[in-house]
Amino acid sequence: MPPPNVTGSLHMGHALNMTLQDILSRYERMRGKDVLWQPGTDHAGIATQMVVERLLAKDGKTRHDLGREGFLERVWEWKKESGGMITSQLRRLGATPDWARERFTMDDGLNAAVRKVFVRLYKEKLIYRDKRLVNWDPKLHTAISDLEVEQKEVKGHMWHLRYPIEGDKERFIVVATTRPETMFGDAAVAVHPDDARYKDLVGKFAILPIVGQPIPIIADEHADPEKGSGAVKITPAHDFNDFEVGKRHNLLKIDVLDEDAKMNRNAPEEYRGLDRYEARKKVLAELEALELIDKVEDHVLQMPYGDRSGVVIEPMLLDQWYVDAKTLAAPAIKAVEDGKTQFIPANWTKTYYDWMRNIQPWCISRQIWWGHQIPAWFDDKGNVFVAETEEEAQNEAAKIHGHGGVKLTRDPDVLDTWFSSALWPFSTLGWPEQTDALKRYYPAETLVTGFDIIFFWVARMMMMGIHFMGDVPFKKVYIHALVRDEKGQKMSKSKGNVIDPLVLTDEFGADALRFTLAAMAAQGRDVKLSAQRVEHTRNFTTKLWNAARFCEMNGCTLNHAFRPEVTRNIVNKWIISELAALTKNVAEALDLYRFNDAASHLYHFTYDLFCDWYIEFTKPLLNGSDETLKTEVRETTGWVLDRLLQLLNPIMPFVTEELHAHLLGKAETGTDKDDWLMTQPWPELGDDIIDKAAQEEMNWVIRLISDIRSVRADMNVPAAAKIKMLLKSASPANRQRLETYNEIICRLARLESAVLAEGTVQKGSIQIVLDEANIILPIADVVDIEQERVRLKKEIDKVSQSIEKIDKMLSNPGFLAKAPEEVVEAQKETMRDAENVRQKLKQALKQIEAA
RNA sequence: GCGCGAUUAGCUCAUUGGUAGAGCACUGCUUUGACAUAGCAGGGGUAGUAAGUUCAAUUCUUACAUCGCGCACCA
Repeated sequence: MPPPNVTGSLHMGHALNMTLQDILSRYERMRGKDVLWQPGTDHAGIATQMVVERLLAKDGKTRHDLGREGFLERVWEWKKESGGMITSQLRRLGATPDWARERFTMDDGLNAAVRKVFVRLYKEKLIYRDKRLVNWDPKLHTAISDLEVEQKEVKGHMWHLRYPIEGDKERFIVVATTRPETMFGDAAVAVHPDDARYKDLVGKFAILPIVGQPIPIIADEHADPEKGSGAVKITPAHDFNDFEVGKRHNLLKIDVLDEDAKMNRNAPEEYRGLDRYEARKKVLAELEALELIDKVEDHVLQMPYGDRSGVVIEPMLLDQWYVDAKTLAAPAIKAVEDGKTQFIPANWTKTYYDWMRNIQPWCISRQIWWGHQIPAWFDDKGNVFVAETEEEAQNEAAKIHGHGGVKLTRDPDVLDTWFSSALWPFSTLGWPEQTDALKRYYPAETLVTGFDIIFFWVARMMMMGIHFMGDVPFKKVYIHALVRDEKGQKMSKSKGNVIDPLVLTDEFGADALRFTLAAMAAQGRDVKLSAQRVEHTRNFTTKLWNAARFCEMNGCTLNHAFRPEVTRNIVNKWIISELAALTKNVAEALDLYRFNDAASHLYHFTYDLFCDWYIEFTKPLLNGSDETLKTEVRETTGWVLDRLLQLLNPIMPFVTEELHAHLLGKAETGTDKDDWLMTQPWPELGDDIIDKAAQEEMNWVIRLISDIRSVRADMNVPAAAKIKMLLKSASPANRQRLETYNEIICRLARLESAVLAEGTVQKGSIQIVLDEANIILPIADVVDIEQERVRLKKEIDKVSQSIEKIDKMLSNPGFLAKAPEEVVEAQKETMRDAENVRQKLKQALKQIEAA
């Protein structure tokens, strides 16, 4: 289970994610597998800290009022009260993870795993401390990783500023910038080495306006002659590109902003303490007064925003801890290349590769309090000692200092939450202890998650899992889509189009929501959900409920001794065959993570085969006098319904469990686990139970009834009118069938009688062609003959069209020569049948016209 | 700019190198004793455009168009 945020409440994305996992878990348990579905939550460092700080703010307090210790106590208190919300919501959905094994990323064991991993990676030089530009969140006062920064398009301006040239009062170099307030941190002006406009200026100095500081004009490929003015100011301490330029030219890195993104002491005195945007206004006003603004253009630019704070992120030059992600990524890439871990659908593999191959050092330190505090201690000389405990750090320090009792200060920062989440596949199983669980359940079979956290989580679990366990954390990663609203819009609070899964559950039942989500979870497509869809699925559960009630009323209970293979009646053999096919289809679909296919097979069987045909077929049998047959029908019905409930159970656990109890003759689900559907083994129905002859026989009956119904409707025969039907030139098998199923046919086609007939067709009869036979409905008195003429002509047209098509194909020598024989043969047969049908239809038309 | 996906019935989406399917919606009929949250029947598609491969293309290839998403760049 991708551990949801401890601060979170269940949204539709969780509902989809958890439903799919629960379906798989329940299905695999039924198949006798030893299933571990690991539940838990992560501690969501920044989010949780924000939640608790907001609570404190209500009392007019800040975390600093409480101190670190006090604040953490307060967070734990909050966790105890409110941290279980999402897991209790999951229970309402019917999720069945191993609740007894529930973990939290701040648990003691997981804490130990984090310390161990940190120390080991540090010793392996895969974690290091570095002063680089980081994404600084000026609101939350912490560094964040690249992934936590969202680029948003913003309308801004491009200011063209004139920097005077030293020693030449007449000349200026125009630099274009979107951030004039960072000019106090400028270390150079760069132009492209080949840019003729500026060639003579390279090596000279520009005078930084307002402060009068000379800065070098340098040649660097970074400057694009096409962009802006072709000359660009270089601010190494506040821009990622400029930082690289600065490194190449050994420029000063002057930072001008403090942790609140206010101007610091490197800015001129009158600017100090001004917010970055106020400073911008002041700089521009001053430059305007100095006539140093060449021009201002409107400009659309991408601005970095913190995904939690929503404020503009500031690149800042700071000491932070980093993971050497590039080194760890190499084997994680290879594992996927080698197929040890497989993405489903496979196209996500490319996304994974792209990111992993271009991976940047991962900044893991966060300047907050809630989280795993970094196990690193500093002495007052700036030495750092990384160890799992302070005692060990002391020992390390003693070695350097030559004596014990060195005064050490622990790094106050905590680790990125995803650092601990990355260990989830093994830390939850007890690592670093070599537990039985670890041996039994690592690596996991399947991870089910959304594509939006491939980078955040999947990639990092792969890196850590391979590094510490020597094997991938999971063999398959099933990536599901996003849940959107019915118009395809992403659900968001600000748009107000959020559908709450729990509201839907209350209204239509968890089963309906689960089935809907499964039915819509087609691979590679987003789920467009509406309450209406869930309502329709609720209708489906009602249908199932009513069908089961009918069965119950007719004494169709579940007999455990029932043996499907010894049924004698063809109707029963037929539904058993169809059930066997369904079982196979559902299993195949779930094996391939094709939840929508599984759902649609179940839907089709329930409505069309079981309710509309089988139950209707057996009504006359149950009302008949053949007691042996009645018993067989009752037992078959009870058994088929129960198997159907079982196949539905992983998707719709609640209603199926209850109906199963009814089949056992109980009013409700009892406490005896052996009675529970969810503990029954997945039905094993081999191909040998599929009776092709029975299927063919019942299909003929179905087609016969459907054809008659269709013509009745076409010809406006009143629904209540019982008519006669004659079957002409039928094969011996079909003559027999007409007799065997006479009652069923009469009942379902609303016939007065259905008998065999030969010889001349009565004048004014309606004729239907069914394979080799003619169905004759002598109803001249009820229908308009002209209407029948039109109907027959339409039928003939239809057949002729397809004959023409096939004829074209068959007269193509290339087709006959190159197409596989069976395809040619199949076409020829279709042709023969179609011509046969057309012949009979033409004859029928002739008879009508003669009449 | 790079990459991914989509484009099929009014809507939401399946599908297959061999005459295109479902659900919903729609239309007509039916309150028959499990169910009107239902049943029966029906209409509705040149599968985004263009070219190519093939005996055969909705399916494979290429280009284009439109829409969506991700990544990168942006002085």
